Amino acid sequence: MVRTRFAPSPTGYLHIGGVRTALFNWLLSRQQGGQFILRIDDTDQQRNVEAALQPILDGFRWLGIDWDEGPDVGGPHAPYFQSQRSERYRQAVAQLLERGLAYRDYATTEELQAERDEAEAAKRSFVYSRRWMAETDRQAARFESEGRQAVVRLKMPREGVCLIRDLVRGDVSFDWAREQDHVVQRADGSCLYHLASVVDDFDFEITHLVRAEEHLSNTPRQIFIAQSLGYPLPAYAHLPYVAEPGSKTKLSKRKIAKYLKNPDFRQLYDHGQSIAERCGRHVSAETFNPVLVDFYRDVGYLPDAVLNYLLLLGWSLDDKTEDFSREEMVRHFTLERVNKAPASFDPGKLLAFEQRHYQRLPLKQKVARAVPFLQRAGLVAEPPPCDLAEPLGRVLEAAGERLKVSGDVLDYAEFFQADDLFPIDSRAFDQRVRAEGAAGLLARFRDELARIEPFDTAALEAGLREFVEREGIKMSDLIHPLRIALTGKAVGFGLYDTLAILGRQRCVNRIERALSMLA
RNA sequence: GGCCCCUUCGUCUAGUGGUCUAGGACACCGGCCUUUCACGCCGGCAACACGGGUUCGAGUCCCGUAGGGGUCACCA
Repeated sequence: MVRTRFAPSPTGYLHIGGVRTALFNWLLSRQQGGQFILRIDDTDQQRNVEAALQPILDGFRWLGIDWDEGPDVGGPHAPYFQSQRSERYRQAVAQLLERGLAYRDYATTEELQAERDEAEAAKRSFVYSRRWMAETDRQAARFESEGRQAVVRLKMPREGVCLIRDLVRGDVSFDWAREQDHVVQRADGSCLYHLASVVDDFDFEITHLVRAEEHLSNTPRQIFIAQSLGYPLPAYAHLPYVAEPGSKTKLSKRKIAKYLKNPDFRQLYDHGQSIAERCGRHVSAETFNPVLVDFYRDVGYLPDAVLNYLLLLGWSLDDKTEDFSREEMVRHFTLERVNKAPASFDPGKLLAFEQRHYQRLPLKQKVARAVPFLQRAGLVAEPPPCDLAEPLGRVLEAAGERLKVSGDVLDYAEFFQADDLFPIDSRAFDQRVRAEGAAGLLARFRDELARIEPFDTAALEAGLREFVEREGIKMSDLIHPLRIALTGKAVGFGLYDTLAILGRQRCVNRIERALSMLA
């Protein structure tokens, strides 16, 4: 049975790189018919774990990455919070001590630093002298009588090599001699992450450790702990980073200001921000950040599109397959095809995936997903009126390929606003509606509208063409001012659709409003 | 700096010694379509980091160099 895990630290947000790591773990477990466990790494005892964890769980739920054991769902190995497992870690440390594979160390920070400095001055790598190591109670008592306090350190091997058979990177070896006697327990009895992590992975029966590359160099000490405790080793797979756009440096949520200088990233951000702002949110790059998954949820991205994009960041099936449904991802995923080199985050490509996935959505779902955005923007009441679905569906259908994310429906807000209230682009108005002869055309076309029957796209097109011919004008002479009168904008979807969706009376109202603005 | 990892178009990637004058996708550029904006279609630009080997033959194997990245806590 394959059991994988993702172990977030409750920081209050879900990083896009973390999502990819979780995704790969999740895919591996799902495809092997195994289990995926969520464990919370809160050994530093943050005060408000609850609140800091919620956004992370929400993020996973939104993405549809479900866990078989962990917070909220429980499981046979509960608790899944490290802060609640300290007793277990202490036992493990005691065991290590008993076996002579760890020792109590009474050195002060200053003394240790002095040794480090000395090593550096002599240009050799630092190896602790173990001068304040206590292996017997007598030694310990002596140090304690000096008022010293003990931490517990690993008694790491000082010769030989540690071989890691990594499923992604192949064999990687480290000299044991370069490893430090890492601390596993503080003077106050609390235990450190690496110890806790190894104990938990054993207790939770984790078989495959799929994690970010940053943990590769931590692996020897974890192997030492596991072996010292007599645990079987899990299989390791170290994933390359998700890097910054156009660079190979690890993507970081804090460097958002820098990323905003990248035009593609900027565009992704601005697009999202304009949607969020129309939803009445005051956003800043601090809280509304494309490095974090909330961003995509709030803007109306499809979770499957985000996952599909992330899947291909460091993994591929072959030389052409790009689109994967959730089921296909599960079916085809293999660690063997994970890339070794870091992949940089490409905002443009993410949007392209989103667009493809969105376009495949049945109209009904597009409608359902658009409603909350209209509500947040104050364009539609809550609960939505029952006669909303039909016109909304027509708008979305007419907008067609112009929509990429659900929040884009707000680009067509004017359809949901009152005829005398929707905003009008003054520049476009001046250019087109104030143009020579435009007013007369609009007035005559308004009258023409009364004669068109039925008031649908086909009849409107025929009627408009006939009108244009009768007037002896070019199509564009009418279409441009008309579009601005009807929508307030110079760009939009097909004009016949626009007329049909608004309906006769609203078209007349809008044209009259435009004409009155000329006075 | 030590240790470890990585290196094919701007970006994501295919490529496991000959079928590679290196394929696909996104982006970009041009054209077509067209009532605007998109979409769509057609076309184009563009990469094996460098140097040595091994081999009849190297993007593919080996060594070195350079560059990039990660990590070196009583953080997780």
